[in-house]
Amino acid sequence: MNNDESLKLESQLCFRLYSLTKLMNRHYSPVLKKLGLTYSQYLVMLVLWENNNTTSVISVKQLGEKLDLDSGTLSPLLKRLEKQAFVSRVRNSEDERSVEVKLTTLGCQLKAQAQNIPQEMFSITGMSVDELHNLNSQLDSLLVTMKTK
Amino acid sequence: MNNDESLKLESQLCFRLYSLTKLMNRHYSPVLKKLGLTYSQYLVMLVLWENNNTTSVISVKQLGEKLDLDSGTLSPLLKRLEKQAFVSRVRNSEDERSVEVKLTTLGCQLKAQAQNIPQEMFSITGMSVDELHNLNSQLDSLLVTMKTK
DNA sequence: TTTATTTAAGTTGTGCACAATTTGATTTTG
DNA sequence: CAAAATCAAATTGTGCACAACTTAAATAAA
Repeated sequence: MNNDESLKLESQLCFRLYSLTKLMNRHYSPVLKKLGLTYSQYLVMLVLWENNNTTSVISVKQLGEKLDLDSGTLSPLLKRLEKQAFVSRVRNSEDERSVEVKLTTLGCQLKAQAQNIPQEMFSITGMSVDELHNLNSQLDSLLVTMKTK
Repeated sequence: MNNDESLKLESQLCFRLYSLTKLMNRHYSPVLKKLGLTYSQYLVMLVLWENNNTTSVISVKQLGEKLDLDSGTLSPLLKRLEKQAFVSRVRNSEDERSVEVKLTTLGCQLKAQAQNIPQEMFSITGMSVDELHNLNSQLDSLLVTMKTK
């Protein structure tokens, strides 16, 4: 492919990823809005729902590592989730630099309302389970490669 | 896959797309910064560079259709590109509702500096040309399906 | 031990992305 | 033709995502 050709929009993987991510978000938004969540807030809740109780804690730092987000993004986002009473934020008494996030009872309860979202979104892709797994693993290796370069 | 399983971060296609798009942006940002562009501004320039001259025009509306962006995103973005003298914006005299965008001489010249960006980004993916084409076409069909639902 | 370095959150500022609305122009149609 | 509907941009407001910086705490080094 020559330079002029590769400068075209249609040839670019990045533009596809960018467009798909926007499209995904548009499908998620109305569904998540019913729960009072944005997509990024939903990602935080997914992490917290993995230990679905009001005692497990995770630091902002750890949350950032899981989601690949920094405190500049997470701090205000977590405040919004706290304002809605889905999470609580408490400074760690052992290490005062760290802030621990955990689910509130309301935040726990919200999980039930989110149970069928993945299935709903999967159906929108029109893919088979095999195709999904195949695409997922391709994207995983791309993620690994691009993180280390 | 049960509901609890599918609510996990690792099982989700969307999270992979979201993460990859952020990662892409992080690779593009430093490279594009040298040209004075953000990724979204670069996309606009890619469209304009397809007719690389200072006479071809495209309306904000058409630009929005190509990039799947609305005027709420494009209007301020185009103003920034205009402030940097990469594009000019002129209201269409035939139809005063429409605004035509075109490259300035400076905007045309900028293309030369962008020539090797696609190659550079491709090398970061670590993929072969075949793998890239294959992934691109998978994402294309996903885009088609998701647009129509 | 006190100085230096590192670390975790938070803050500030910029630029999207998009919903909702406004403004003004063009079409439609009654 | 005039009123109604449609259309293209722009504006306003919200919430990321991230760079750059600040603050306060913990750890390491001199």
